[in-house]
Amino acid sequence: MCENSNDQYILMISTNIRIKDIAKMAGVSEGTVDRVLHNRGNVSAKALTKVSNVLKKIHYKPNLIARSLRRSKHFRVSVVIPEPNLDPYWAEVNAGIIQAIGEWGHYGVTIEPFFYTHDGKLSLELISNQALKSKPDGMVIAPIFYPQALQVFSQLQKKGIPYVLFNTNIPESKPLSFIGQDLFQSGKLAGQLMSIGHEATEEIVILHIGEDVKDSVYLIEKEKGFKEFYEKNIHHPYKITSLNLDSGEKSFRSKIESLILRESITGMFVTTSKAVSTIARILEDYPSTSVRLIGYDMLEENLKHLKSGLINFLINQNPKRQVFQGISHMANHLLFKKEIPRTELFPLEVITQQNVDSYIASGIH
Amino acid sequence: MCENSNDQYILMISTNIRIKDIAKMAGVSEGTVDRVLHNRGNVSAKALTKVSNVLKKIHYKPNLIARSLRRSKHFRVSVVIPEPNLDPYWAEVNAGIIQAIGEWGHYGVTIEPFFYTHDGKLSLELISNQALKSKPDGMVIAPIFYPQALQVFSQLQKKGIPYVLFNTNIPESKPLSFIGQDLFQSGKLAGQLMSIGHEATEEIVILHIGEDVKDSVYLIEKEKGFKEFYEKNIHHPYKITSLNLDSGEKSFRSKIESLILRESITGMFVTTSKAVSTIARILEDYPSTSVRLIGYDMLEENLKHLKSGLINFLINQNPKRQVFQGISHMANHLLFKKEIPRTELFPLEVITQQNVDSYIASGIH
DNA sequence: TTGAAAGCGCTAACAT
DNA sequence: ATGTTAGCGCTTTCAA
Repeated sequence: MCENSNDQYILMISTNIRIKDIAKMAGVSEGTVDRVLHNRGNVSAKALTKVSNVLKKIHYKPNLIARSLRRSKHFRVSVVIPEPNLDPYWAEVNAGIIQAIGEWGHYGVTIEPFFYTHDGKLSLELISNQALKSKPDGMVIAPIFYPQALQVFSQLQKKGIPYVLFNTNIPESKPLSFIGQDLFQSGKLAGQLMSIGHEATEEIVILHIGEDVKDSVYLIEKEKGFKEFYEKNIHHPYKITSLNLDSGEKSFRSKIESLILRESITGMFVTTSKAVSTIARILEDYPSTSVRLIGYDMLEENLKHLKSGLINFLINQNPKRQVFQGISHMANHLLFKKEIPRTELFPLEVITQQNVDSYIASGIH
Repeated sequence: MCENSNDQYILMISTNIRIKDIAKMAGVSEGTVDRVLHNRGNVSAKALTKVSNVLKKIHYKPNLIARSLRRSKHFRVSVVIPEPNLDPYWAEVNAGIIQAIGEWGHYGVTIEPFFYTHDGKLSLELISNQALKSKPDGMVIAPIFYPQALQVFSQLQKKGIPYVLFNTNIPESKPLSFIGQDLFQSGKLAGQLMSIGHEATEEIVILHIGEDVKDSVYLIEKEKGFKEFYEKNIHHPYKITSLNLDSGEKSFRSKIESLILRESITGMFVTTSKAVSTIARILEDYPSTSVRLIGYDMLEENLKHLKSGLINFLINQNPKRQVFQGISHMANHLLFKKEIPRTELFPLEVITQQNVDSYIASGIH
């Protein structure tokens, strides 16, 4: 029989000590205690020891609500992401920003989004500079173009503006925090999902579809992970090829069709989120073939094809929650001076026909 | 080409209107505005219209920080769950409580856990009464025993103490909020996972393993969902049987072994979280058989068997996050008078060998 | 170096 | 019915 453990928490009843109490106990003023707590100097050695001794005895937990009311500054956070009108993935991210505006508005945090494209007057660098002009208290950035991003970080560091990255990590920039996923592991997961229940020969194509070859640096991680899974775990014959395509080019559709018509293809893994629907649309015209199709993210069109069964699995990168979390971290940092994690890797969520609605219903929580 | 949409948010820059401002605009005192905002009566028709007119024009967002600082009551929340020492599932829940203590302690919310067992002096009813004696400001409860729970709710209603349910819903009790999962859909998901890649005849056993037959009411939902998936989607031959077992009984192991030895069994779906490891341990001794094994929750032993490949899928019920969310809802209700959702259904998370670590790393967020 | 005190925005008790 | 005010706990300015 196991004993009941109702007793062990009795000690946890909070003591609720205020600065005023500490001051009284140490025989100094509130101001002095505050100066000690924040190492702000101008404290005599004698006062310091008196206060320190009290602090050693009790466990002081500052009241974060009072602290932030006092600060009651109107914080402004700029969020810099690729133009949402050009890609539903970034439209999702933008939806996350809107949610954050609603949530953090209550706490006096204003969030201003800025959108960039690859080139010219709306480049990451120029848009970021525009964002900087309004002198925000913090920035949350999805830095998908490496060299331009470096310029931005050096600006931010010079001005002492804290920043949080999401989606794409650039560790050497030493951000306050990074929120994203382990892409290599994400590829391994795709590999596992592709192989479930397969025992005969498999022929698989990995498709990187998009305009910017630059992104491939990150997409390649997914490919590597996928291949590693097969190497280490699959003992029946298989063949994996990978292709870089631009859905804009004329020969795109015919290239895909010729793949399908070879009919030996058993699976396709599409590493970019909106492209998996492009493939699904083509597969739709070949109902007799059975290709296991795996892609990324709960974009509207992807959901349609997932529900109809054309797409078998989506791995959710949670674009909405990534920004939301990034903004929340920044807000907690500014508002409450809370400690925030240096990196936060999101779980690799598997979305199927049967759990997709549960994900839609639960939204961000 | 798509136009850039950087402009559309300029209006969103917060206006930050205080009660004082509204009072000035309406030509009344702050007290009157507050009375109107909270429908506290004692307001003349004339004053009411003046204030209402102003409120219609502007969008007043109360400063939640100031509000809660003012209240600055020391709230106490009791959490009532089954004894964690008896089942690793409830140990997980308990871990969620500990996290919540850390998180909400900063805001002056004290959380006191209470543990019950099925019978006698530690029953749900008696333990809840004990919790009530300390006159908490709110309660968060996992009411797994129906009739006893009803007693508790009537007590709570009589005393006007708000309560949030999680894990098991009892809608007729009209809780402030319920946090849990759609168990029927959870069963359907298990069905899908079981069937992936299978095209030959399947023979599947659904196992409900535990001491309390009472729980079965809910486990049956999972079974129904599972069967419904097969009925609607599977067109090759299959056979599904279901069994109620108690792992304590002597013949337990031999019953399972005889199932395995029949060798026609292709899959097992275990509806209770800790039992899937019991099955995995038995399967371990029959390495030549290949049974697809699906269970629930990221309990330590389950993770071991998932990683080794004995368990193929776990559906995560997220016990930790369920309590955490329940407590957070209660705290937000007490502290900030925030609106909280009547029911919150968690996503049905699919955990596999390849994404399990990403879930472990991400914890609660 | 230290203490005293104002005030963040909201609420409720109290006075009118 | 309405206005005034104290004060939640913390931070920071100002005066000593």
